[in-house]
Amino acid sequence: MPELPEVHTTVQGLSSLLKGIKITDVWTNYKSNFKAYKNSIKNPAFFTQFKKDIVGTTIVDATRRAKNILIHLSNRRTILIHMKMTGHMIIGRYEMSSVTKDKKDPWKPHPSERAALHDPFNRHIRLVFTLEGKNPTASPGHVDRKNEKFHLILSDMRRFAKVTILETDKLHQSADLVDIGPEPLDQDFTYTQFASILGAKKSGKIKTVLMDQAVIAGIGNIYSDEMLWRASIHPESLPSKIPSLQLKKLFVAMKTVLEQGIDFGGDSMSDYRNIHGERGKFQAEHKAYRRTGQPCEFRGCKGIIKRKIISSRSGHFCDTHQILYI
DNA sequence: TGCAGTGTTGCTTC
DNA sequence: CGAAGCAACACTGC
Repeated sequence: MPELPEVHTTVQGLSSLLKGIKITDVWTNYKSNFKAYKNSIKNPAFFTQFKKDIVGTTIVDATRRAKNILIHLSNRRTILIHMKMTGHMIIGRYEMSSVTKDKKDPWKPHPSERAALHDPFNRHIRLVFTLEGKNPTASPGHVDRKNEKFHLILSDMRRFAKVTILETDKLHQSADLVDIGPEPLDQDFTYTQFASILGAKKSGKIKTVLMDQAVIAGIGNIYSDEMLWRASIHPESLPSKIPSLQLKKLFVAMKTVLEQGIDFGGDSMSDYRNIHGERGKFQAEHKAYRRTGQPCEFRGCKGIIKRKIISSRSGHFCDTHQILYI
């Protein structure tokens, strides 16, 4: 379920822990003929080239654009990872079991690794980068040899993730990133811009529009429900019909909810985990998402949270205090 | 037991 | 043209 706050948390971990670390190998068991994955490592020919491109390089930094993780390498190339529904990345020591070699997911955490890495949610390991350098996650008792091998893995139960490689200089012109809208947490992203983008939307419901990556980057199902609840706007409202006072509230709610998500280390209601394999805590702050049938907690409101499919996504809202503008 | 439901996105169909 | 629906995949919970 990684949305902006979850991807942000992961990227912050990668950036703070892996700068200057060398990539010495890469392994995957992804394989798919699905057209959308033609330019991804799920295509075996693409993976062969991918491996040549990255082995021997050093990680320069990691950044985020919308829900994409961007790992910049020393050879002016960038690995792009979109975790889609169930992907999450973890750093640690892993080993390939010889006994289970033929099984679907042969990699498992080293027995001495912390308990979080052994969580069943973290065991759908589809992609493994072997790294070399000082292991930044080594536990205090572990004797850290200077150039020990450790790993960056992608656990992805449903196998929806997309992994590709691009030239760093041309990154933002690439098909994967070129059509993405402004970053909601950018200081430069003002209410005036927000209002003009949404005001220009002639059709589409506000919840759907907020989740459209070409409109605003990084918002998904959970955070769209939460920001609309806080702004008292019904998710089926038409953006162009929302009065400016309420739209301003939405703009503020968008920033505060996303920042709150980051402050709580992301949302682990489902299987998101941070770079150490640990849960985030934002799920305890939900006011709408997956609270169907529970009393609305908006001050003074006596409503009950409803669930309704909106543009084939599950929307959660209170139809008492969230006003429908159409 | 079986099937509805799940965070995302892009392609197909209408 | 835009919008809706489904498919990619695997698992949980009712």
